[in-house]
Amino acid sequence: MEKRIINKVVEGLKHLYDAEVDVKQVQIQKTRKEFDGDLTVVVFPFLRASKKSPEQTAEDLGGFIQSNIDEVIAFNVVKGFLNFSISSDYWLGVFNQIALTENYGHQKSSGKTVMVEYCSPNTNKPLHLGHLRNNFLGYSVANILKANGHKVVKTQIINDRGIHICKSMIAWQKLGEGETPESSGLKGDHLVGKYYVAFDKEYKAEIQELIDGGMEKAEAEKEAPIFKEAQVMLRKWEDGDEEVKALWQKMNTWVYDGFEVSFKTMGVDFDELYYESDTYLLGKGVVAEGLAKKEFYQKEDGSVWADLSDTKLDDKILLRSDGTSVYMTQDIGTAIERYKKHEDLSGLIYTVGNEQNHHFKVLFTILKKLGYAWAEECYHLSYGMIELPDGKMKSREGTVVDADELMEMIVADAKAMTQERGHLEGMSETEKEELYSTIGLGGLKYFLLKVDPKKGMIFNPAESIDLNGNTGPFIQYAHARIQSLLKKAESLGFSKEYDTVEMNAKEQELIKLVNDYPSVIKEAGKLYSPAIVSNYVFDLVKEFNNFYQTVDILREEDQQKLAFRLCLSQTIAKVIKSSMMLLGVKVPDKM
RNA sequence: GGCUCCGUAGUUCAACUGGAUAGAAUGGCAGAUUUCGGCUCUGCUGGUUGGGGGUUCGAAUCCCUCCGGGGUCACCA
Repeated sequence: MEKRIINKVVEGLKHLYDAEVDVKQVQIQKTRKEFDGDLTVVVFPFLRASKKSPEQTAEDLGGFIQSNIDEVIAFNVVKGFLNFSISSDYWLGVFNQIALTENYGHQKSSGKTVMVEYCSPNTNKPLHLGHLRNNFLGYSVANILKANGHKVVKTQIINDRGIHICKSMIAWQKLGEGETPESSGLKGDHLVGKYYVAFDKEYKAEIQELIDGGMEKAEAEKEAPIFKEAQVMLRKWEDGDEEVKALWQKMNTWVYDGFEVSFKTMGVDFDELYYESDTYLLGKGVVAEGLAKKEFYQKEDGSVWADLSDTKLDDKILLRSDGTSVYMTQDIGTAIERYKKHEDLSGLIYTVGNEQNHHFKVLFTILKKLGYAWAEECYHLSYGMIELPDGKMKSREGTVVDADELMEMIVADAKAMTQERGHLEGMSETEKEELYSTIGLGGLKYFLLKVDPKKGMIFNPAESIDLNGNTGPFIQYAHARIQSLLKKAESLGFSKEYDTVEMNAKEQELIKLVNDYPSVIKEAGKLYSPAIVSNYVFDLVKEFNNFYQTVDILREEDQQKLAFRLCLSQTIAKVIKSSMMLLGVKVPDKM
């Protein structure tokens, strides 16, 4: 319908004023609620062509379009805004079509493959609140891209080597007394994290000791014995020392087992894993090639740099003077590797916090410099930091929120809340437990995803599982209630078949919203933003609650209307469920 | 210091990417309903969009400047 109106606007301008206007100049939008009508055209851009006042231009154009499109039954003009009303028959037709559509809103296959990287943890400590936002975001964006018809490869690169791992290792070796996940009952990643903390404690104590002995702080930080031991261990690892490698392997395995449990709770998964220990040498060859092609330059000390002055970025080091690589080198190599491995790849999404905005800008610039055209398709899905209501989350100050603990806590809260007022009769214990986690984790996910990824946000755990407001459980509740309604209708023997029906304003409003769903999916895909989906589904639910409250369904006497309302409710439930699936949030039938 | 992102009701977030009188939620106040399933629904309250200037039919949105806050700029990862 939008397209038809746009075309008629162009035609009308030609007919009325003999003016040539490009289709792109026609702005069409949904009519705001406070005005009459369904669709609105802004006429200001055409004033030059019409040489008339905005009101007159709109009147002319409105008349032309009403008489040329049957479904346009009325128009009105407010200032320079031309509002059209579309017949309710048209909307009913739209709805009937939607009700029949399988997988409504999902786009046809694009033939494209997109890779989404998210999570990418270090293996020296457990996951925290920031990782939750990262995982939920990456997973949801992957779903959204699938709904846009793309093939998606979910991946993560595991940071399994480096000085930070050695810190945990050395501390465990010195203080661990052979402690294992089995012997301690600790989850593997938490056990390793415990020794990372132990390292830090010991390290600080040693620094203090050296300072007390009269050493400068900066020097003490380098000279602390435990730190030196970690460095020695890293060198041994790089030299392939068997004992070190074995310890490294053992502790990493503990961590992976722990992560696996966390991922399962979060409801995320991956198609392809990369390990930094395999990839950290990648990219050196490419840098050498780039140097030969004079894309990069070498300093006298032998270090290799990329000159980025033409893009207003500082020069970036790619190889140290001793020939070893830096993070950037590895990222260059890994990106190229991924494109080699997946011939049909056309997009690489990096879900990484906004503290690395600069890094990715540089990475993409260098890839372009090296002549990889696909660098244009790479995207840094950057997200802001999460703060807690009572202050910032800083690992240094020990206010990090552990992901496992948080999820456990929120599910426990959901349990308490649901037991108090839930409809749990007839559910088995396992079904109940599943429901608690659906509500708790659903609330958590929804809360973290409803905010524009780019922005920082304040996370309020209590609010996230509130049954009121813009929350996951509020939406889940609406879905459960519709299911209950449909079930009741079925048991009463009501039909969902109707021929034709006269709609009221609320029903028409709902159809218009449902009709937006496909464009919401497209928009969310284009902007890589689950927030667009959550805002949409919240609006839909609010509108439905309004309808549910004010319009009789099962008590309606007109069988046609009753059937239509059931069908409408059912379709809305489907859209709610589908939207929430895009966010990675389950919706229960009972709660 | 250079670069960069941000600043919107008391609070948490929106605003179709330059469109109408800046909207929701929450909080507070007043009411409706007591069921198809409860915390559902309606109304009221609340704003100099950080300040100032500019661009134009039109600015929260674009440009400049100042104020305030984050991030980044390592032969770290």
